[in-house]
Amino acid sequence: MEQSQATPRERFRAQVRDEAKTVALRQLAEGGPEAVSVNAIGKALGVSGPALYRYFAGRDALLTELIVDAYDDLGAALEGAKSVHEVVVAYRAWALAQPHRYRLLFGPPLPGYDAHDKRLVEASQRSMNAVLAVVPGDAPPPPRALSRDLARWAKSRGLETDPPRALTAVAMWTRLHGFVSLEIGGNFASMGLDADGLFAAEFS
Amino acid sequence: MEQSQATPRERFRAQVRDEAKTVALRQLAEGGPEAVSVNAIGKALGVSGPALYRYFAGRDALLTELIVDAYDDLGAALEGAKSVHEVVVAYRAWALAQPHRYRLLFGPPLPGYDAHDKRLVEASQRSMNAVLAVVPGDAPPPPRALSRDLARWAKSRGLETDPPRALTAVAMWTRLHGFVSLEIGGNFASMGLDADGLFAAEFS
DNA sequence: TGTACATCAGTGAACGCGCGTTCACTGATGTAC
DNA sequence: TGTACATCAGTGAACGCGCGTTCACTGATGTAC
Repeated sequence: MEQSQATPRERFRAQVRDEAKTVALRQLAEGGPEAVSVNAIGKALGVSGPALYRYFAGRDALLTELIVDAYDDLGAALEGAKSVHEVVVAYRAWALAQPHRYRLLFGPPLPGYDAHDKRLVEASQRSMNAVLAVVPGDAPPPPRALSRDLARWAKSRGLETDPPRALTAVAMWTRLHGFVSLEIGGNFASMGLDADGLFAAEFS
Repeated sequence: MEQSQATPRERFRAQVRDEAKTVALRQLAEGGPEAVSVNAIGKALGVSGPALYRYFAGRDALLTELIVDAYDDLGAALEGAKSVHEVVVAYRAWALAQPHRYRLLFGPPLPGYDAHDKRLVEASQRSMNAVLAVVPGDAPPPPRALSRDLARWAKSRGLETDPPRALTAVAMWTRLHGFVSLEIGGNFASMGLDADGLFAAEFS
């Protein structure tokens, strides 16, 4: 913690930034990504809209921070898991607890938002690593071309894994994302199906 | 075809409606659901914005038509399939060919759009029936509570199926949706993975 | 400790843009006798 | 076939709203001597 070295002004700035992000998350939860509005945040903080330009370069920068935070948060939630079952449960729990943030990460691209920030790639690694850490490595080796791509992918991210394990992790993630995004969308509920029961049946 | 009975005026109306929907689909493809704009459609058709209120009750009605059309189209694309493999391939192909329409069906809710039209439920049945038609029925029976819900669901939709088969269909759909939505989102591409190879490995 | 100065948070007006929807109205097309 | 009328597509102005961002400026806070 170098917070003790922060000047009062710096601490004040950090606090206002945090408050702005909190309001932005509320807007996100209530109206989706399009509802995140600089002017509205200002109003919620009792401040004019343009005032926030002292704290964020613009709306895009704010959104980037929300995304990076969400990746970090998800990564942290998964890192404790010691088995496939634990990681799968933790992933679902995180997504259900904050569906709007989950959508920010894995939903459709935000209209008008340019997702070309390096920090996004870095932040997204953490959760994938958590999945890789628990996945079994006893799957049959994938076809040659796919193995090559998987090895290349792992290497470029500094991961120590082999193609079978990587493929298993990707497949796991695919299934998880399918289930979670349908559950978040209310698709199971509209079929009268109990999502807990379904989850248990599909991810035993 | 009762089109021969249509008056010139009726045919004209139908044509303008079609043109408006075509423009709306283009907006959807280029800017997402939020970009579908009554005024902009009018401009594209060389007509004032309010003129379209002769053809649609409002923006919501237009969106409802787009969704119902998309459900129908997906259903039609799946109905020809004679095996699990065929239905899986057809599903992915449809989604990849028109990702914007796929998102309209299974993506996050449209901000401000009220999805309480009965036609939506009806239209969504068709594609699920196509999956049910090809799925094997040799899975072990699901737990009691889940079986009850699945049976209830099938019955409420007038489907003739048993719980194991229904669960297999839902699980299949879950995996498919997971894969397809990640592929559409560019998540595999950003990992340097070939989606065709992955698909073959996961849905052999 | 007091004073001169620099830093910086915040303001309010403005720009240019877009949206869905309503309303009174014009003018063309179709219908009935 | 001609005329009177009803139907209906489309217009343009208006309402009220929101957005991101820029700009010149005020006034308070912190800093250096």
